Amino acid sequence: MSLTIADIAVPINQNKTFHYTVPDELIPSIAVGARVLVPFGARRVTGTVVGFPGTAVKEGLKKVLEVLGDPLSPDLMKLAHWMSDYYLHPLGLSIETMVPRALGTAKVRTRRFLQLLEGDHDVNMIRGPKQSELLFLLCDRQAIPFEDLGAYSSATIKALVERGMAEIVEKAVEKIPEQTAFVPDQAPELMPEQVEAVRSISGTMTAGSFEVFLLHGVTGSGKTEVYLHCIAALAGTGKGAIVLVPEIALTPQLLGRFRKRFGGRVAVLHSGLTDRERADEYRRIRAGLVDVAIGARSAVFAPFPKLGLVVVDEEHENSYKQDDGLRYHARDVAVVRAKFQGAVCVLGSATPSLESYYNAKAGKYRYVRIANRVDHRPMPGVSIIDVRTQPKASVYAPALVAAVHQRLEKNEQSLLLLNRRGFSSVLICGDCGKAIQCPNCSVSLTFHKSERKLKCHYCDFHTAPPERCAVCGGVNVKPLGTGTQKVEEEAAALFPGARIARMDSDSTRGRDAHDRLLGRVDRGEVDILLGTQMIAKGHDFPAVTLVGAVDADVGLNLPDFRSAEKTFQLITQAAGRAGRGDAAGEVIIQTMNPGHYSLRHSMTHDYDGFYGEEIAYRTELGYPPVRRVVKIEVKSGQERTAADAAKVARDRVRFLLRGKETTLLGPAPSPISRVRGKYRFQMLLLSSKRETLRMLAVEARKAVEDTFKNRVQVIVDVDPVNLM
DNA sequence: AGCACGCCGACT
DNA sequence: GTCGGCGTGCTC
Repeated sequence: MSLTIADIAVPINQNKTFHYTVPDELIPSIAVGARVLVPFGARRVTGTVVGFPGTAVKEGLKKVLEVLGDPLSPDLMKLAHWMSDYYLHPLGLSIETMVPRALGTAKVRTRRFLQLLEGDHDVNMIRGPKQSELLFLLCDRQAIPFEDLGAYSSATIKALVERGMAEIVEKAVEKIPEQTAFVPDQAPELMPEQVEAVRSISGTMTAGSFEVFLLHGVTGSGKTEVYLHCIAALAGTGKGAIVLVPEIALTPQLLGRFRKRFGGRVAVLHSGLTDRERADEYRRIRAGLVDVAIGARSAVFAPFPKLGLVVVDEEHENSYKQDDGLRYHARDVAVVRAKFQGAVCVLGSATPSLESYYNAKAGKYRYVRIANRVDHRPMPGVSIIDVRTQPKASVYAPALVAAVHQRLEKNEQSLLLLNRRGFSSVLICGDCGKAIQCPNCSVSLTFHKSERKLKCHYCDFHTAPPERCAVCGGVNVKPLGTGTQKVEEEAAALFPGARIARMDSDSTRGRDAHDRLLGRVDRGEVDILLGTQMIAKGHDFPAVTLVGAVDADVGLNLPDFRSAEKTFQLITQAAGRAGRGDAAGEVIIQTMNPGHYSLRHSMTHDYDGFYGEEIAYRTELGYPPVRRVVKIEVKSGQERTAADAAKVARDRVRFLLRGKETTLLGPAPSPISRVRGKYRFQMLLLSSKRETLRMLAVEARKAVEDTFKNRVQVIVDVDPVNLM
């Protein structure tokens, strides 16, 4: 194959690649997957070589300027192509999301060699003793790096090259992995169910074949220990493991366990790393200096030369879905990556996503259940309080208040779960009743009392509380509803003397604040922990024996077909926080929908019961996982333009839809119709055929782009998670 | 995605 | 008369 013309993907929003000539001196270091610096229009960009086409599209190609370091392996190139194709995102931009930003700058390090050419070399052709000495040396060593040629003058070297006996080549320098000795932590004894899980997973790993396991283990069943054992089973194979976690900031305990077990051969890819550090970790992994990489979403691209295992912990978490640019779902990419590299993928959860459980039932994934908690601790008792029958004066029902008092007396901890933004404080006008809105986004602003500021949760708009209502000019602007701060004040009044801490994204900005707070809870310096759903995730609270969900309904009323699933997961996960220590746990759920199946089944810890009802509903409406979805969103600064563009997309889809087993929902203004000053319209396409959805999305996007050029943005979201 | 080119408004 | 607004098109 001729390497003189390279086909290169560049990071532009277009589905095409570009041809460049490769100068002779770069040929030794270029290959498919190489990162290269190329002139592009008036600027220079970093591109990636995708092939060597042999013949050029046109005359007068520009030249590749440099070959940079850190090429993508064939496996990762295959993954890039797959993602670009599946998520309908340009290849160059897809590659860009796979690779740390700071990587682009490093030049490939090369050494020059003098290499012996094939053929019979007539010693009589040689002039001086120096030349024949060098020729003998070359015959012996085949290739000699230039730094070892100090004893020979450039004239001597040149003479051999001119006689066709040797040539000068450049070769990339490969790092040599260094081994470090490390004494691992003693692994604890496993329960029979864990042993069985490890046995079937590592058995498949040893066979070296691709397989996906759904590890369905109740909270407290020791899934992490299963992961650790499986990773340990890779030792000596030279294969790496990737562990994906939903939010790295929430899992310091998990990281600690991995570090203790695998020492310095663990790479942790967290959001606090600088670009440079991230690039360094990337290179360590690529060089084979790392056995395990732990991180959020993007760690699924960790460049292990050989991959044995990909773990997706809490696989049901929505944070695995990237919500801009390349809108990939890290769980799904993990499965595909494992498939491409002949690895095993383990999806772990106490509350599997409908998608994964559906796949397990269909036989696509192997299902492994851990039904018992470590040491056979009982599941907490769960009770539901119908808040409609309770006194309205307080957000806490008397039974919940009594339960908290009991914990205070016994010196045990309580965890009160407040549901996110539905609970936020809003300022309303006492005269016209309108909430104060964000000027850029169609949502109410939230009032943060401690800072005396109104903030938007969708853009970074913030302002002082206005004196007057913008709608009617009324001066009677006042808070409505129950923010976490207000709930905290009420708790302080109800439980005088109790040590109350609040944890939400505002009060615990940054890793340090978060860790400090969790530390205080662990040391028993907190009696009542109040917080949004982030407290339900990841962290173990051994002394917590009561979990109260103050308003379990909020999630149920969202315009999202997954709202019941999300509620079930949240309540079940929160319940799992209770009673992990020696004391038995109790869960109290306050709701206005006590009969709702997502609450009923979380009360009895009955995943299958929930799944049965939920899948029936999804089947009836043709929602995922029964069919697939693509969301098409159009955005414009002018409302009319956005609406018109949505109609163009709709008409194109309708025209192509005929005879297809496909449903079009919308277009309609997005549930949050304006964000950052852009009006948004969206439509959903549902079909059991991915190819149909793909064709419709591509055509609709093209129709809008042809009509509106750059005045309208079209966003295609394959397998959308966030429908807001 | 950038960046240049090109055709219409408010200024030294 | 220019400086610069951003709509349009192109980049091997």
